[in-house]
Amino acid sequence: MKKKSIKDIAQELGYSKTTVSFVLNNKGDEKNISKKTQEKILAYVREVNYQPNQIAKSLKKGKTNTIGYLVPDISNPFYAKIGRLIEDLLADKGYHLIIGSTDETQEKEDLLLNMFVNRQVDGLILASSFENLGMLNTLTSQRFPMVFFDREHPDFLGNYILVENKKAMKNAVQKVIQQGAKKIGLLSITPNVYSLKLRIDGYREALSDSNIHIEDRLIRIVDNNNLKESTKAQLQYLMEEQVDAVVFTNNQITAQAIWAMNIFHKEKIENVKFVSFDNLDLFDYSKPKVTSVAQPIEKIANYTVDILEEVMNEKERISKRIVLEPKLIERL
Amino acid sequence: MKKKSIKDIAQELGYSKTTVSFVLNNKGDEKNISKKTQEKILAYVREVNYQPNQIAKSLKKGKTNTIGYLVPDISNPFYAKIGRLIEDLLADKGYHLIIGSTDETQEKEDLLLNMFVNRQVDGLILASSFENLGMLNTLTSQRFPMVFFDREHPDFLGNYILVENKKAMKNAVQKVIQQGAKKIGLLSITPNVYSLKLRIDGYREALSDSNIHIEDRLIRIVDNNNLKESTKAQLQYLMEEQVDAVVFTNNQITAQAIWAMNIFHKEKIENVKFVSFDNLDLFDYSKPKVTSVAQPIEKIANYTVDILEEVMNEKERISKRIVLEPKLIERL
DNA sequence: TCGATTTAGTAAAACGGTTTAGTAAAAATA
DNA sequence: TATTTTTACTAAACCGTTTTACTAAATCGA
Repeated sequence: MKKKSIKDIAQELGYSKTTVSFVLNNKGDEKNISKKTQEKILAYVREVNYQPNQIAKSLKKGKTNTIGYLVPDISNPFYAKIGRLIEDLLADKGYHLIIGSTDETQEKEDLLLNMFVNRQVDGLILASSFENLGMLNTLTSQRFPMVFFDREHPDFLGNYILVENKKAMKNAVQKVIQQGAKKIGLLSITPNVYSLKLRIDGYREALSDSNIHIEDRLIRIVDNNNLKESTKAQLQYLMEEQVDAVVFTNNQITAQAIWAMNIFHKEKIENVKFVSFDNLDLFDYSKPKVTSVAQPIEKIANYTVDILEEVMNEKERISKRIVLEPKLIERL
Repeated sequence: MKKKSIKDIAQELGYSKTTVSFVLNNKGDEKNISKKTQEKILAYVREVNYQPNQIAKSLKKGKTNTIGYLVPDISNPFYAKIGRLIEDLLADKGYHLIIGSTDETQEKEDLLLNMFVNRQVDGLILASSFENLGMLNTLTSQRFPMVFFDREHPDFLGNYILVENKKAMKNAVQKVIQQGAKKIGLLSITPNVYSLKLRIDGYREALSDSNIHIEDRLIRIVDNNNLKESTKAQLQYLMEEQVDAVVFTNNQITAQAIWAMNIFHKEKIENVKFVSFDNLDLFDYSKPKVTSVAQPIEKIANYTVDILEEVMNEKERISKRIVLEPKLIERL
């Protein structure tokens, strides 16, 4: 039994497609369809459980009620949680989420971006790697509704929901310095991402403000494609260097490092302090102690959706930049 | 500047829509379009960066290349990880994922199911709560391509990718019994979900096989809407009951309970053993020790996608049931 | 009672592609 | 040279909606 279309309904009831469509869209009164007819159509529609084809609707209306959610990795708890919040907020407004993970590569990002646009998503929410601005500039010039979060690029003007990366990181690192840390290492994934670079800058500023010499060899980059092994190896290096604190630019590395510390460097676990960007519940009790910068994910989700809605409704171009205050959670 | 359509391209080049469409779909040779024309069209298309409207394509072809991914909560690491794996596998085949979180409620599930179907997804991957089979039965009778994972229902015949819930849980619980645990509590979210019930059954069987009296008051249900507080409260109860082991039916509760133990019951932490369904990295080092049943998520993702593809291609109805062996990770 | 208005609907175009069923001209064959 | 085949292309229908522009009949107002 094939799915019924408006045409079928109309034929079976002896009305025109137009009439049926009007009734289904609650325009019956406005369009002078008699009460009797309206009821007849609605009853029948209910009886046969007619379901409108959204694709056809989208084609005609030029609106899909779909939003693209493009992040480095949807299974990263940070992006997963924000994704979930956004999903719920958008669902209330009748939108749904189509997802894409970029693995921080421009290739995948461009591929997905193209895919989203071809699928006529009504808007995009992105944590872009900003490796190459080409595609994003094109979309901007077409006034494609986009809101960026978590990541930024100094040469790209768009709608941003961010936190004060540099300042927050600096603050956090200063705390462990105040506690006596002198030799402080840092682990980060690709520093080509500007927001991560800012976090590293925050670390640098904290050290130099306290007259601690910055040793570049203590700034280690882990391989994003092999996070577990690579974090283990780089942490090993820092442990051999006898650092008394390690700073991490995101929560995934921190979680991996906590794991590695507990498995391979148990003896040093009380003598090392961690500093993490992004919080995780487990930091509340895990060793080493982790001082973390907690991003306000509910607020991020709320603002992102709000601004996206604004952008989709406005005809003029707007570029808002909202910088939220992250919360410093000291565990010393 | 509005987006160009095939019609525009055709007009600007002096060909018909048909010709342009043939060339764009690599049917130029087959359809006897001259090399010269093909090159001209392709060059122009590249020049103006023409992007086909997938919605129009989908409408005509009756295929959207979109798969719905319906789970209790996309931000649950288990579903997020499997989602990511599935995303990648499907991307290779030209499909993309649209997501929905049900919060284990039938209302949301039905709403999302309807939404997915109206949006003409080509198939569905679901961890259903199976509270009510109505909608699922309807879809089955329409031969809508669906693959179920993680959750099952005894009265529903469909394609399943599962693990041996009862047996695996029984096994795991037996390990802690062998280690001397005598009073064993259990924490679960809604036991209306059959797969969770099976896990609880496994716990029951392990106890009765070892002649341990099953005390129903030691089986506590936590409120899914308030996981953190509820887990804390129920754990508190079990601690007051002086249990020497606690069994959890999924990883989210286990993680919350570890948190609560570390914050509120530190003194008992060495004297209690945990048993968790689903593994987490942090179980490798966290206290209390956690013996866990690790689901083979790569295999689950692979099979799910494989079977879904089969179902989408076959015309006859197939109902496969694949039961995978989970890995028991003993940490005693 | 006659023209104007309202009521209750409909036909057809449009959205942007794909596909079927063609056609006219050129080339090949007899 | 006449017929057939091949080449190169196109008109129009179609997918399932929405929407514009229309009409015929009924009702209203003076």
